[in-house]
Amino acid sequence: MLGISAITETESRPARSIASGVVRASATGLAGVFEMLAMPMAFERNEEIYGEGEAAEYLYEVVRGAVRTTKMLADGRRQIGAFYRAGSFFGLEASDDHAFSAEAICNSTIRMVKRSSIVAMVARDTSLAAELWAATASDLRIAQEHMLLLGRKTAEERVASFLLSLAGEPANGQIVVELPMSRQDIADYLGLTIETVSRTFTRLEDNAAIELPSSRRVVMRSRSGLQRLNG
Amino acid sequence: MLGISAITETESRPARSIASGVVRASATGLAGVFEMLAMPMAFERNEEIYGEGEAAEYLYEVVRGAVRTTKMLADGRRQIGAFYRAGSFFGLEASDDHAFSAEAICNSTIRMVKRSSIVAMVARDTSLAAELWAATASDLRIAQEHMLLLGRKTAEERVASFLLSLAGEPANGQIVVELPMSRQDIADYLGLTIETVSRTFTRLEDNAAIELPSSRRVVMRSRSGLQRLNG
DNA sequence: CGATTCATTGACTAGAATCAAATACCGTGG
DNA sequence: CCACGGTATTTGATTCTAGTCAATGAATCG
Repeated sequence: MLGISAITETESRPARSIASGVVRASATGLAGVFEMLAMPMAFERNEEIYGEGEAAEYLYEVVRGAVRTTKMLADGRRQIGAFYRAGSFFGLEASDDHAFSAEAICNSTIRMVKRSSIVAMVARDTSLAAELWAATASDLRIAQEHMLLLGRKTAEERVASFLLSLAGEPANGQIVVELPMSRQDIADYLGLTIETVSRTFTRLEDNAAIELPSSRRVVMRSRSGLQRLNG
Repeated sequence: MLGISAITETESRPARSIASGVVRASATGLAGVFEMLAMPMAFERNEEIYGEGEAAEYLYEVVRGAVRTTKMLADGRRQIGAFYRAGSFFGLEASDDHAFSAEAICNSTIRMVKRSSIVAMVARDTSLAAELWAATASDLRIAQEHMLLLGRKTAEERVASFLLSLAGEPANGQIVVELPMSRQDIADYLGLTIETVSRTFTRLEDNAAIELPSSRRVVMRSRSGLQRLNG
């Protein structure tokens, strides 16, 4: 379940270990650092990666699978802050402990690098520092966009936004999206209940905007139709 | 209305100008950089500081007054992302353009520093890079906390959270909070309408949690009472 | 002062939540 | 392969919180 990764085939230049003090990473940036230094770990579905309030000792990268960050109120109400898919970094916190907890949505492989290692490398590598800042600022931008959704959009607009964000930016052909997360996760991400999410999916299907061959698979028939609902 | 500030009394070491290429700032960090390089500018109530989609050319610091960042939907629905008070930095975006617009809530003085200047200094000063990252990560944390509020809290909990966040962390004596922003601003920050904000203030007054000597002044009678509502 | 903007209050509505039940799905073991 | 139990999802009926529409009251600024 746990192993130290070797240098992958995408990193051609030999890199010395942390112990020797200097590691070249600028060639591949933050992703390169993770490739070199990460301990890839397997997490099972719904397994906690870190908890709210725990010391923020590592930075993380999703290699395979999907991750959610969550925050809970005392009575169990839950908000999902973001979903992270393969290639994304998360846990980028500058403060000493985590504001959210993070859990694997499905069986996933996560690379973890000690914050102290990253901080040490960032001190030597300006472009790496810029990349770390950019990654954090990108998370901030996504959070700000999500605040608009949570504060001002209707249920239908929220679900349409969500589907469009999963679809990426391809041409307007029929796009098939595989949902790794449950209806409860979607609801807690969009600030709705599972019933409202489910009803909204059904309504979008009735409007011919989407098709639902199964509950975890969405065919987007009318991208423009969804964009009209997006707000 | 516009002038280049001299080095202030808090920065004892003489610093050379940007033109000469090197500026020492680590003694006072990011705030020191702003003191040295900033053009302080006056903005009137409701004046735009930058617009959504504009190039993110500067970083900003509130010297006096208060600032809101906003995002609008096509039909005019508005979400306020954050309020910034004296001493706060904003506009910390790593991407090329602003995701939100920023406006002065009341007549305010804002220091602006070119992003390129900051980026140049950050490349030489590791601790400054760390501080810039920390400031961005702090904004991210606040945004994440706010997503929980917008997605999962009731109107009463939202208003209670808002008041507690303004009050800071003092002892539980009677705290008087001066609101620089309108009811509309509060509503757009909390994802509510002005009517609901107003009614909630009244209800809190009836519960003896607060007093409202005027619409812009809140006396917090029972901090614990508000905390119980906070969620 | 008078005009205008901002805030509060009231009556009613609508959209999403809640409560409840039925149906579909999935892995397991007979 | 199919029956079973458990979970996830969908659908239905009803409730309730916050929104909308409307009017009044208070504060602010020439």
